[in-house]
Amino acid sequence: MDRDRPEAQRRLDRILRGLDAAYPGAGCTLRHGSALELLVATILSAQCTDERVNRVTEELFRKYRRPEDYVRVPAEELEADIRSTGFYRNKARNLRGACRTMLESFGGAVPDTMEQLLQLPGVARKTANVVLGVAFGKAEGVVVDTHVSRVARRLGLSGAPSAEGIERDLMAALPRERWISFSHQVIVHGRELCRARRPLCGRCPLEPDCRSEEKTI
DNA sequence: CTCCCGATAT
DNA sequence: ATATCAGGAG
Repeated sequence: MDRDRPEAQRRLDRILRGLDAAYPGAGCTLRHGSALELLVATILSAQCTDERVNRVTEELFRKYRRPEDYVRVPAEELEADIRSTGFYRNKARNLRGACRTMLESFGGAVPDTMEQLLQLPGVARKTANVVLGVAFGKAEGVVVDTHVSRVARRLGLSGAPSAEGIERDLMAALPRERWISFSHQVIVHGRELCRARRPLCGRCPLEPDCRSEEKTI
């Protein structure tokens, strides 16, 4: 029983090699030109495709350039500007609250530490990990979204029920320098092949190392 | 645990 | 009709 530890380690190594081979250079697909834009896009991306977020932010970022712009307009106006991303009341309130906190506590800048990012309303570990990893090049954790949760479970990399538990398992299993790239690769993989509904296991390069009970042809 | 919520695919 | 989409707060 501690003879299958090396086997699990080799299985993980093959998964990481497979991800590198299949998704070299996978990165953030949320369009952004600054840390503020990335933070906004990531908050908007909750239960919404990144494709739609990018469509909305194309106009949004022309109108809202600084934290002041989100606070200045009436709440209803920002809600209308992001409506098609869903959850638009919560998202508008969070965007305005996050911008207000940045103005009041962080000099109007997007903070670059986990502790400060978590003080922003609408920001928990998933969003903070995206901003830290992509905008600031800091790997404080593993981004665990709906895709990473599903793929990690199917691959047998974590059986934890919560995103926090999955993140702990992945942080323990993966070398730190892989934390960021792993998330981006798995998100693309989950979107294109290891889909929620009808996974394309027949085309999956990781299939030999997958422990999923819900495989399809 | 529930609620928030529009858009799209099946 | 129903499931799902780069979640987070109460």
